[in-house]
Amino acid sequence: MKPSPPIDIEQRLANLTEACRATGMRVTHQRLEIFREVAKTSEHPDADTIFQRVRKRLPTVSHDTVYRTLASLEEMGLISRVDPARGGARYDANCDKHHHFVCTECGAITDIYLQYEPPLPEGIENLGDVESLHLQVRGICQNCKTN
Amino acid sequence: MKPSPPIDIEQRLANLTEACRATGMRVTHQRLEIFREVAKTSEHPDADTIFQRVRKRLPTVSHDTVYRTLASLEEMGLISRVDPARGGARYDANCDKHHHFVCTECGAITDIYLQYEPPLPEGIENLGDVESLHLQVRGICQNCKTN
DNA sequence: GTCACTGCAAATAATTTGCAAAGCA
DNA sequence: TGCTTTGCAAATTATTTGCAGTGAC
Repeated sequence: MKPSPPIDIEQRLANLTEACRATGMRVTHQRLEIFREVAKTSEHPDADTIFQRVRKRLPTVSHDTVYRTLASLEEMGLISRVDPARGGARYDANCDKHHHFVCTECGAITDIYLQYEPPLPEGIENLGDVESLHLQVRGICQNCKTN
Repeated sequence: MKPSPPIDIEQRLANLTEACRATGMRVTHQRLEIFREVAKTSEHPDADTIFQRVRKRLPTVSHDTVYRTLASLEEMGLISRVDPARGGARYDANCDKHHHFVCTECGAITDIYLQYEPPLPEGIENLGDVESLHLQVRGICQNCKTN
C-alpha cells in the first residue's frame, strides 16, 4: 500500500474552473463552495454533511442545489461517488487511482493506494465494455476496534 | 474468469432450515418464500422485485416483512447485499466467493468468478480488521451496448 | 404456552422534480 | 440578453419502526 499523496486544493479549484469553461457550465458561487467542501477533505462526506458545511458560508443554499451540483461535478469527472454498504452516497474529489476501506461500524471511508492495480479479469469483455474497477475492503477501523 | 457454478436450490433451502435451527429462528412460510425467490435466481433482485414475486404466492405479504426478512437472512449469512452505484440494495444468495460486474446503464449485475482472488493490500492491517473484500467492475453490458 | 414473526399504518431518510426568479457569460 | 442555475416547495423512492395479533416449536 502506497502512502496517500497530499491534497492540493488550489489545483483542484483550478480544475473546476477549467472544466466549467470546457463544458460551458457556469462557475457559480454555490458550485464553487460545494466543490471546495469536497475538495478540501479526504473524509468522503455525504450530501447532507456537505450541505451543513456549505450553509455556514452560504446560509440560503438549498438541499437540492447540493444534490444537483454534486451530480454535475460527478458528470464533469471532478468528483466521484462512493457507495458504502449502508447510508447515503459519499463524495470524493480524489481523482488519483485508488480504492477504499469502509468501516462497517462507523462508516468511515479511507483511501487505499495499491502498489499494483488489480488486473481486469480475463474474459470480462464478454460481459461488456469496462468503465472502471473498484476494490472495496470492508472491516472494523482502528478507531472502532479500540472503542 | 472461471465459469459460474450451477444453482442448487435444494441445497440452499436446506441451508436455510439448518441455519434457522442453529440460531433459534423460525422457518415461517414467508421466510421460506422470500428466501426461495432470492435463492432461485442469479439476477440479484432488489427488495421490491422480491416483494412483487413473493406476493404472487402469498398475497398478504407486506413490504416491511420482505425488508425485515432480507435483513435476517443477511445476518444469518445466507444472502448478501450488493450495493450498486444507483438504486436500492440488491440481494444475492450466492455464497461462493465471487465479485460483480455492474451495468451503469440498466443496472444489471453479473457474477464474476476470478481465477485468482485479489490479495489484501499489504499494510491494510494498519487501517483495521478486514472482514471482506469486494471487487466491482462497472461498465456497459452487452445488452445495452447493442440496443 | 411462549416468544419470535407478521401485517398494518405511519414515520423517516435520501433524493428528485416543476417552476418562476436570479445570475453568469 | 440568453440560457444556465438557484431556491422553494412538494413529490418520490427506499427503508424503518411501534404495536397488537398470529403462528412456529
